[in-house]
Formats: sequence, structure tokens, C-alpha cells
Amino acid sequence: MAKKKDTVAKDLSTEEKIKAAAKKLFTQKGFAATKTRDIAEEAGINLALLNYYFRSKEKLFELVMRENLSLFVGVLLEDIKNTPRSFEEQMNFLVGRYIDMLLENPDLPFFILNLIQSGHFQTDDQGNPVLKEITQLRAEFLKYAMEQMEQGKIKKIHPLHLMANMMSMIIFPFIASSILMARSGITDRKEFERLMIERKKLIPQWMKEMVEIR
Amino acid sequence: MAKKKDTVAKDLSTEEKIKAAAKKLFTQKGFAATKTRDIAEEAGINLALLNYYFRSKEKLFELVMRENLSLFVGVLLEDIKNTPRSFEEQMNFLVGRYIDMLLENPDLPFFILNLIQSGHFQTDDQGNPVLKEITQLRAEFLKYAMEQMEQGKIKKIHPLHLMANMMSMIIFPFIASSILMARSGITDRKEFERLMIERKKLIPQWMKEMVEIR
DNA sequence: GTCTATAGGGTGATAGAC
DNA sequence: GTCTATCACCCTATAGAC
Repeated sequence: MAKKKDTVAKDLSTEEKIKAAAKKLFTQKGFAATKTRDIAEEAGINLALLNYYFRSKEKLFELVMRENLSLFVGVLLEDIKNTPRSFEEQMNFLVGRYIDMLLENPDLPFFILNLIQSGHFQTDDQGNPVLKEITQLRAEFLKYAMEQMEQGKIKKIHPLHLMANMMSMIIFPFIASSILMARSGITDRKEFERLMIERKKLIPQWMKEMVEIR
Repeated sequence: MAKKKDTVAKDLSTEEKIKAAAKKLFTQKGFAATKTRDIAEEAGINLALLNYYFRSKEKLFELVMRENLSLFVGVLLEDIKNTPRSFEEQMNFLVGRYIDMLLENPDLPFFILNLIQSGHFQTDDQGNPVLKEITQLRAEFLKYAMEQMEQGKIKKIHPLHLMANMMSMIIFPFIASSILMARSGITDRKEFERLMIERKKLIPQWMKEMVEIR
């Protein structure tokens, strides 16, 4: 079998190995706490090689940031538009998609929070294309919620509360799992995942009750 | 007027000034991204003096950590026990207390999340007294929820979901405010606080609906 | 492309004068 | 108690051999 440029598992190109290592460490520890030496070691290569491929720590970080932000937004943006759904269907769709993505990338919320905190993520940075996507996603959701309200299908409430609640209930458990589960261990990890899968059905129900006109 | 050791505003003792500066910077930027030189400058004193009072960056951080964790837990622990309340009263109490505390310390959740991420916060560190308080608080809440269920006062549901939802809806908006509000500015800051105050009444209602036996 | 060696600057901590 | 000066180490980035 001939080797193509992008193989899948451990047989990555040097460039891919570095990127993967960087993604892992930046995501787990944030920008400041991650040393380029650690990335090089994790990738199984030399420190000089990292700069050969990616010029600087900052550039490498920005690359990882773009990819992570795309992941964070991409799952939803592709489908939220132009697909008429009842509120319950919409919730089932958004929540399901998002929790699935987070189960595969449980550290992603930490990464995003680090971005916000470190200032690498600027909400008024008009150049960043992914930021536009976030703004767009937010606008799309708020528009959807307000339409539903005007059509009398759901209770009237500040749509930001709805968005906040949905995001909160989906994302927060992933960042606070160590507090929620108290003593973490293998058992707890499995139990945690079981609960998160349960939430794929529960959160839409709770959201529905939240806006139900009785 | 004679000066006592602890005056309030800008006339703090050197030790207090350093601690306040450290608290501010560690909370905003995390451990790794905060330089001891920045703390010294923020406190308006010299770098050497920081080490004179607190021996090392690590020691200073641990002090700030203990105080912040106490703040994070203390507001609730003093009262959750031994005060029989209906589920709605309990929610009103916990949510109100917590949001008030966060409005005064909006960066606190970031600090805690940094702790979790950096490993300074270990859920199996039995020595840490504040950690015991967190565990205790968690146990107290779960016990309360299960009693309510057994007495048939609220719907049966895994109590961790309840705790997760309450914590999520209270805390998450504070860590994601920049995403929720999109373009942050002075106007948005006021609007954000208004929404959070609104949530002091709304979250208990949503929690109540969540467990209502219909 | 990949390595070793090292430059160049930052960072935590201390010595020692006042 | 508070300062200036400085050490010793660590970190990012690059030069240069292979």
C-alpha cells in the first residue's frame, strides 16, 4: 500500500505530529503553561524542527486556535440555517450534535475559556473569520427564538436567557466534571459519559418546559 | 484619625497590597501567565519585597487560592445545613446567594477553572481543608435532593443532573459573557448585570418546573 | 528535513546596602 | 522594611553541521 501524504494514525508526517502534539498540550494546559519543549517531546521530535515548520510558538498556537474554533462552531453552523424545525426538534438537533462533539473533544471548552481569558480571543477582532461564524451562529439562534415567540409557539422571554441556558447545560458539565464527580477515576469517567448521553434527551425536554405556554 | 493595621481602600499595608495585586492578576490571568514582576508593579512595590513577605510565587498563589476557594464555597455552606426549606425556597436561597457573590467577583469562576486545569486543584488531595468543604457542600446538596424525592415532593431524577443544571445556569454565563454578549462594552456590561439579576428569580422557576410532578 | 549547540532575553529568587 | 543589582535558570528562536 502506497503512502499518501495524510495517513491516519501514528504514521503522521512530522508536520502533523507537531500539530497534533501542540493541539493536545495547548488544549489541556493553555498557551502560557505550555512550553515549546513539551510540544517537541510529545511529538517525538526536536525543538528546532518545531520552529522550522511553524516559525514561532505564537503562529503554531494560532493555527491550533483556528482549528479548535472551527470545531466548536462548525458542527452547528452547517445545519442550523434554512431548516424549519419545531422548537423541540431544533433543541434535539442542536443539543445532540453538540454533546456528541464534546464527548469526542472533552477538553475543547477549556481551550475556548483559556482563549477568552488570555486575550487571544478578541470579540471585536473583525479580521478573524471564525469569530464571524460565532457571531453568525449567535444571531441565527436569536433570530430563530424570536420568530418562534412572535408566532406564539413558545413563551416570551429574553432570548439571551434561552441561549445561555442551552449553552450552560450542554457545556458546563464538561468543564466542571471534576467537581461534579468529586473523586474522579475510571468508574467515574464511564458514569460521567453515561450521564452526558442521558442529557442529550433530557436537556431538550427541560428547554421545552422552559418555554411551554400552559 | 489613627491608622489601624487594616484600613480599607488604598491605604493598605504592604503585605495587603501585594496580596490584593496577586489576587487580581492570578484571578484574571491564571498562574502561569502571571509574572511576579507584574504583581509587584500592580502593588506599587518592588519585586524583592514580594519574596520578603511571601517567600515564593507558589506560596503566594496558594494563599490566594485558599481565599478564593473559601469565597466560592463559603457563601453557601454556612446556611445550607439544618434549615428545612421547600425546594423552591431552597433554590431561591442558593441561586440568589450565589449570583450576588458572582456579581461582586465575576472573575472567580475563571480562577476556579484555571485551578482545575492547571492541576493546582486536586480532587483527591485530602489535606486541603477547602476541598473538604466542596465535597461536603456537594454531599449536602445531593442529600437534600434525594430526601425531597423520597418524600415524593419532587420528580425522581438523577440528583447529579439537578446539581449540574443549577451550577451551570448560575455560573456559566459569567464565564461565557463575552460570547453571549458578542461585542462587549460598557452598555453590554450593564445589560449583562441586569440579565443576571433577572436570573435570580428565573433560575429557581426553571428548576422548579424541572422537578414538578404534574 | 533533522539534528546539536547556542544566542538572547525573560523570570523567580536572593545578596547586600540603606 | 524597602530598595538596587545580580545570579542562575528556563524559554523561545536561530545558526550551522549533516
